[in-house]
Amino acid sequence: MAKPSVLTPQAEDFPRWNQDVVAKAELADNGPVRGTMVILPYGYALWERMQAEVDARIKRAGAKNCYFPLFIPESYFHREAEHVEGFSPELAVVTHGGGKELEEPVVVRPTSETVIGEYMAKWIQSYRDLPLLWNVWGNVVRWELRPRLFLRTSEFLWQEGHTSHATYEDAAAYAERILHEVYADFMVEVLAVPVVKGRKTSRERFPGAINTMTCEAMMRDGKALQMGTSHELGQNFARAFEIQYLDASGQQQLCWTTSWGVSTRMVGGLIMCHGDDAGLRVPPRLAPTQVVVILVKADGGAGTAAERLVDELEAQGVRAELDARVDVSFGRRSVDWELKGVPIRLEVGPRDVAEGVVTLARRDAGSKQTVGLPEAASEAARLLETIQADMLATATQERDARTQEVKTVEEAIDASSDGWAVMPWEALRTSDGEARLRDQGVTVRCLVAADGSLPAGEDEPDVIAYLGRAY
RNA sequence: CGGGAUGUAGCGCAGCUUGGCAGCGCGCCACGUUCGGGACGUGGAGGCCCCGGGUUCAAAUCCCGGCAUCCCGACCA
Repeated sequence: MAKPSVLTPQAEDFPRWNQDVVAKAELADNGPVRGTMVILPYGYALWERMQAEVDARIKRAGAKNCYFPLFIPESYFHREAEHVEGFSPELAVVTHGGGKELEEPVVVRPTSETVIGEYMAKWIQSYRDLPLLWNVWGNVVRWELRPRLFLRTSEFLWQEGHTSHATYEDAAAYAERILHEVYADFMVEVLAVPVVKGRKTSRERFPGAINTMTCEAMMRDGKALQMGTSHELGQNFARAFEIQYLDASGQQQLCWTTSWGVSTRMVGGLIMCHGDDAGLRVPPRLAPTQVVVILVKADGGAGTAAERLVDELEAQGVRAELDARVDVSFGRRSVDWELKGVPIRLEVGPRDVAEGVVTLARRDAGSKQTVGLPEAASEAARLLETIQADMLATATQERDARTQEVKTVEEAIDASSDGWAVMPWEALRTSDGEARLRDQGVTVRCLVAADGSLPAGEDEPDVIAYLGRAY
């Protein structure tokens, strides 16, 4: 069904993520066109949960969902110089339509700043229309040189937010709010993936932005993954698309815009942050199925006990599922759910029912315990929160253990072999340090102020650079 | 575009050096015995050996020419 590379972009890093794990976990396959992907039902269920959680946070931040076209006239891209330069190499361009060559080619959107800018200009008249907070769920295409399933596919699904504001301060504050309250909150609280929030260096910045902020996560092999970004676009796009408003004193003003997005890349991040040799480990708040009740045998009233248990779990708000496939061997079914990373398995058989107990297995710790049948549902519900916290704590510990403070470029390269290095940005910025790191495949993941906040600029004193190898 | 490798059953691969019936593991189908952690036995289905040409009595195998894919680099959510 799928190749091993699906879940293990670097097979040697996760040696036992074999064909079996991939095929049965049913996550994704390589698509029919180079670099595209087919997302299979279980992988899509994970994405749907991500969408639901991210969308709720976006709405809490005040943005409204809308939709814009997949096709963008090529000329739109030429209105913002840096943007066209940044995206031209990876555009998919449609030259024919309806059997005829088009007068003007259209590109398949790699991101929608340009079309949305066009519409914002039409919609915004007055300062009373601001801020304008829009979000689009859709797909985009970037013809990458080296695609990698989930992490860098030619087509991917994502959410892109686009906002217009009256002032620089308002735009900057909103972009930062998205980073904290939508992205980092979701990643830490739901995905149980610890992230470093920082500022990108100018060379890593989004084409056309004046500032790019990022959430960087560490995968289990020590490499970094950019999980989501939020950009201040300044007035670059407002100028290019004439997004203006009349202020309270009757003066025409240019808007300040932002854009921000997270994608199906997060599915890859989830896998590579939490997956182990036995398959996926899905944190409870994300898990499409939080508890699976496995009916071992239908004898001795176990069938009705299992059904009742599922009802009790659902009554407590737990996403529960019954596995009553008694014609399939128990071991096989256990492994199936283990591969899928379902946080808790409750095993119910005649033996348990006779003793008034069930066996509870935790996927995260691999442990098993016996709990009384009457309190099994509430115990499982309580444990879900424990597991959520434990997974975050474990991931945080592993990341911190692989993060070293260093003083020299040599030490940074050494530390980056299996983790991150942290060192003063000043030392790199004022020397050829960054170039020497890049020669060794090590990049500046992000910049963070000494107190952990986001630096207002690259040349601020005491800024710390996070360095590492990245996917 | 530079460097390296690979195309053989649904998936993973052996066979190629030294030409001679198309193979193995997993998966799939049937029957039986099993069933509390990936069961076992017996039988079965499944092939454009990447494509085109050449050499030969005979080509998965040798030769020539294409195409595709993967890995390492440059680009990147």
